[in-house]
Amino acid sequence: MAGARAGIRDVAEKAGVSVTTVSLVLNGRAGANIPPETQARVLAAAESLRYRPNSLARGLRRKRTDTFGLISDEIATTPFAGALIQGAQDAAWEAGVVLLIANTGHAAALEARAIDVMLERRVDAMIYAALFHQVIEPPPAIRELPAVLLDARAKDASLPSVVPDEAGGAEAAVTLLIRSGHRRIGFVNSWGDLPAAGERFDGYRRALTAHGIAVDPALVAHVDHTVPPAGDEGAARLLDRDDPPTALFCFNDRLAMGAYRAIRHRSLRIPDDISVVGFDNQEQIAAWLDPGLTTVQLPHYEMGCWAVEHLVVALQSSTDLGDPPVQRREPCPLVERASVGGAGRP
Amino acid sequence: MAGARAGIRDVAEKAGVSVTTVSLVLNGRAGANIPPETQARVLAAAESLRYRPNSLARGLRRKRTDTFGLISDEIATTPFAGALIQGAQDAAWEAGVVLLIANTGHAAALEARAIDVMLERRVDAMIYAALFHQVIEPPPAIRELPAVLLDARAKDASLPSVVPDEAGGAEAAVTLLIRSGHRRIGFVNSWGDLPAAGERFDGYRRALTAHGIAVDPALVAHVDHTVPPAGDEGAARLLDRDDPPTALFCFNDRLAMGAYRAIRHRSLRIPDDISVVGFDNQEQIAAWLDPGLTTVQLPHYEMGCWAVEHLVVALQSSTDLGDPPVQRREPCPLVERASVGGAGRP
DNA sequence: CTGAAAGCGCTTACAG
DNA sequence: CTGAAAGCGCTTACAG
Repeated sequence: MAGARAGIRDVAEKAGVSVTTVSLVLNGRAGANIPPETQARVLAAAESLRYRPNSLARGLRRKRTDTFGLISDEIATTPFAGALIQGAQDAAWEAGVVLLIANTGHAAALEARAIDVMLERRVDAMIYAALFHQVIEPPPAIRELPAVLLDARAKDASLPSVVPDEAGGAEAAVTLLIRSGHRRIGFVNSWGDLPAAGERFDGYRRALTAHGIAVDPALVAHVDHTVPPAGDEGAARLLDRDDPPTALFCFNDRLAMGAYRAIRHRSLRIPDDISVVGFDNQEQIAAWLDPGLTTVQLPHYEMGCWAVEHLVVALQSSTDLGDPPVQRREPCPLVERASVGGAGRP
Repeated sequence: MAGARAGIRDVAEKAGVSVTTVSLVLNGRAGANIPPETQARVLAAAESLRYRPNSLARGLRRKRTDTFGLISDEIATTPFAGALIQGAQDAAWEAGVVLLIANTGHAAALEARAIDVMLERRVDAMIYAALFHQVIEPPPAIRELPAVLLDARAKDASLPSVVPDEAGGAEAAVTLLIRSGHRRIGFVNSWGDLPAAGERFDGYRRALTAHGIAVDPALVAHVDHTVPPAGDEGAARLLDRDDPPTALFCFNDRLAMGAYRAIRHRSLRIPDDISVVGFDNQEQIAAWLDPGLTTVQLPHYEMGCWAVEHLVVALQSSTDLGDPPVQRREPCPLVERASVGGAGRP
């Protein structure tokens, strides 16, 4: 199929120079040493032979592959993986590096094999990604190379990491509600022991406190966010109080989807009678709800970029990734659509 | 960080044998030629030195890398990319091959560069993936290697390809509706010139015809499936007829989400008054709608598997990928949830 | 049964 | 300004 590929020797021959010269000009290290005409001849020869340098040989010699390994949870099961990988990919591309991706579902045995494969392939660095913000114990083998944690962080902060600024995002969401005139703001939160749940609550509290509003525990409902009726039920609990909230902040967009139903079911209108804000900005849901859901963006794309960029600079500065390892919080911007209005009921 | 890695020579030295022997036993090609004790010694030495063969050197020598390139559209923008990649990944893993993934958004220039990079890295084969079923003209450079098209096919069928069996999926969906007693089945279809739209309509017609039901053009609404109110409007058009359908088959799950709203808005209940079936099985939507949406699965995972498996056998049989290139249709299974009931209104 | 040696296709001191 | 040569770390005929 391929036919015999042209090698650097063929190019040298055709251009009438040594392979050294070819290598130099093709790698842009010719400088002023090699006359322009010679360089032109080399380029022309390479072009006409459709020469493609063998990156294996090059990597072997250079002892670097311009390849990063990316170990992640099962990407099929979450809509966020795409953005995360795309961000990493785009940044990698920009830097001339290629990504080797393995999806292990974080099964220890698979993971160990995946890391082995990556080490055998001599990746220059590793990225270890979770698919939702987690505090983890990364597999030790990962430390054989420069590594960063993505949407995850080590308990002891011993590895650089990037996670969403959950609290900041939540604070922005609730502040928007307050600015729109709401004072009684319900929070349908996850009952799970997740960084996201705890930190989003922190943001909720921070926003209220900053505006002199007391946190009313009766206004926060905890639900199992992994199961469909969660949003409906959480919202119902809040809406059916004697003094219901005029706005609902939901742990995520899927919960908001349930809240929409609960609200409609009570013949209330969004945003006239009640406002709602979600979290995640899950495009397929938030943009397709009616009215469009105002929500907070999870910065998967940006975190993906950051991870590879951090590694790239660490490698070229051959610094040891910064000491102490940077623990980055990526901002979560507000995405305004149509589900927030002025405080409805007096 | 890494320290000097052990090489094959170190292992040979430690085991007191030649590198030839080490290579042979580590690659399982020792056979009966090398006494078990020697083999054990080699294995032990490799283990204790944490020897990891350098796959660059190996690939260079062997002239194969056990790596496939996967060129795809922007994976961030679709929820299906994850499954597709995961399928390819899992099959690749199973076969001992690694995937190099590039997301080009199918921009010609980017794509050409991506293919170049993959050829330089000496991938053994290429997969070219679209993110919805398309008929395309693949970039010529892809043909330098064994290649298959994924969720896409060439006009002239000159490359192996795998796409969903859209018609079969639609037929199964509509047949379910008919078996449930429905005779007037509306179809909210896309008005786009997509293989999916045309073929799903074929399946719709096939199912009706097979059961002696005439296709009533008044029962199919064409909408712009890329914009939010599409589902609501398409469903409304059908529901507001004098003789409305008792069931709605929707081009996709997002449209079904709109149809749910239109139905609720008319105070009809699903599935008691009207049944609805979607297409895609977009987990985040279908499972979270109330009631859960019965829909048709798009087999992205399976298509991903098929693509790499096809390549793997083609490579090892060193056959030329089958002549003519196989054009596979991957089945689209029905996923039953709770949105289909018996024909409601007489 | 095992080893010495060539060679995969590059890059990089080093020499001139 | 340019080239001959060594070497990256493997695998694989080939010889014994």
